[in-house]
Amino acid sequence: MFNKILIVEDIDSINIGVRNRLSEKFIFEIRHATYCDEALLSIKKAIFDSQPFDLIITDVSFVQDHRESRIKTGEALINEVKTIQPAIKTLIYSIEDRPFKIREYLNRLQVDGYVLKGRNSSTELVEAISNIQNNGNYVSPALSYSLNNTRALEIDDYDVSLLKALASGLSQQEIGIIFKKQGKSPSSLSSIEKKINRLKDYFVAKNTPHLIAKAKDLGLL
Amino acid sequence: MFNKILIVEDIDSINIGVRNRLSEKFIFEIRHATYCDEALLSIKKAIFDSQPFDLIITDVSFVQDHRESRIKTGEALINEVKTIQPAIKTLIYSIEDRPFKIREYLNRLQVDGYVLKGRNSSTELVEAISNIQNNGNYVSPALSYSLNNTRALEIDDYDVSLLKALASGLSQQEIGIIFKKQGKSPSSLSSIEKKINRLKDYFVAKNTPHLIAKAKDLGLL
DNA sequence: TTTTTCCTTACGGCTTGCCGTAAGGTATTT
DNA sequence: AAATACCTTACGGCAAGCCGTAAGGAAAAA
Repeated sequence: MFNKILIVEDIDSINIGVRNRLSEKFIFEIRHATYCDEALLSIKKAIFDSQPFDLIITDVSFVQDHRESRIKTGEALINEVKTIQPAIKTLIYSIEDRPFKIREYLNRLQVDGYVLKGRNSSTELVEAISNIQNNGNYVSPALSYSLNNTRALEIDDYDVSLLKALASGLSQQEIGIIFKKQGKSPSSLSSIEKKINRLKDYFVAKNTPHLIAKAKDLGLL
Repeated sequence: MFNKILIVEDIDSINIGVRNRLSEKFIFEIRHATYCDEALLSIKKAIFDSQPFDLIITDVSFVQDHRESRIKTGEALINEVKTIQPAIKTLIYSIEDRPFKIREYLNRLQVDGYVLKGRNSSTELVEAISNIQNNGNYVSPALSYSLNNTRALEIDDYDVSLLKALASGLSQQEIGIIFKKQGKSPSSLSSIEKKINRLKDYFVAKNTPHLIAKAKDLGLL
C-alpha cells in the first residue's frame, strides 16, 4: 500500500481536482508541486526524512514563467528521480496523445502508468493507482488502439534528426556537412536524398514542405 | 450579479477543480458540460425555463470520442450561443497561448475574458468573473505582452491559405492553378513566388520547409 | 484627368532538389 | 571463406524553386 504520493502539475485547477478525487478514494498522504525542480527537492527531502514517496504522478509539459526551472519536462523529471530513487513508481498524467511520444514514455522511460487527461480521467487515475499499488501497469484505454498501430515505429533517431535539420532550414548539402562533423552516417548528399525520399514515401508526402507539415502533425518535431 | 453560470470543459479534473474554487468564492449556481452540444442544450433549456445562464466559461479544444458532437470547438460553441442569447457573457479558459489564436478570440469572437490555464489560473478565473460581472473584461497578464507584440498581425487570409497549400504538398504551379480556379488573386506563378518570398523574409525562414515549420510552431496552420 | 505608386505578371539565368543508374563497402548467411 | 544482400556513395540529366529585372494594370493622389 502506498503511504505518500507526489503530484506534479502546473495547472492549478487540475491540481485541485486530482487531489480532491484521490483523497476521496485513498488514504495516503498527497503532496504536490507546480515546478519540476520543486518536485525533485520534495523527493530528495522525503528520502532524507526516511519518508520517501511511493508514487509520483506528473504532467509532461510545463509552462515556463519568471521562475527559472532547470528541469523543464516531466520526462526529464522522471529520469532524474529514478536515478536517486530507482524503485519509485511513476505515472504520467497528460493530454499528450501522440503515439510516438507515448511509446517513448512507456518503452524508454518505463513508466508504470499513462493516463490521458479526458472526460473520465480522474476515474482512470484511481484505477491506475490501484493497479500500480499491486505492481501492475495502466494505460488509458483510448490509447491502446493507437499504440498497436505500427505506424511511426520504424522511424529512428537518424530520421528524426534529419527531419529536424530540414525543419530548421538547412539545405541537403548543409545537412551532409553537419552530419559528417557529428560522425552521423550516412552523410553523403546522395544518401541524404535517399533518406528524405524514403521518409516522403513513408509519410506519403509529395515534397519536403509537405513532409515537414506531416512530421509536425505527428509530433515528431 | 450573476445567478447561474455554465462551465464547458472536457477534462474532469479541471471541472472538479474549477467548480471547487468558484463555489468557495461565489454564490451563483454552477452547471457544467463536457461536450459542446450538451452545453448548447443546457443554454437552450435554461432560456426556455426563464432561468438563463449569465456566463459561459469554456475551453476551446475538446477531444472527440465515440459520442458524436456536432460542435467541436469552444469557438464554434460561443458563436452559436451568441446567436440565441446575444447578451450572455463569455469567458475562454484554455491552455492555448498562441497570439494568433487569442487575437482571433478577442477580436472576432468578442469574448469578455480570456484566462490562460496555469499555475494560478483559478485565482485569475475568480478575478475575471468579478470583472465581467461589472461589465468589464479580463485577459491573463501573461498574455498582454504577446498580444501587443505586432508580429503575425499583418498576415492575412491569403497568406494563410498560401501556407496551407504549401503544407499540403502543392507545388507553386499547382497553387497558381488552384488559386486561379478559386478566383484568388494574385495567382500567377511569379506572384506566388514573391508572396512566399515575403513570408520567408517575414518569418526569417531560409527555405520553404523552414517556413512551414515556423508557421506550424506559431499555430498558423 | 494626369501622375504617381503599388501590385501583378512575365521572362531568363542560376541554384537546389529530384530521380535513376552504377559502383564500392560492409554486414549477414551458409 | 565465399556468396549474398543491404547500405552508402558518386554522378548526370531533368524539374522545381529562387532571384533579379522589366513591363503592364489598377488604385490612389494630385
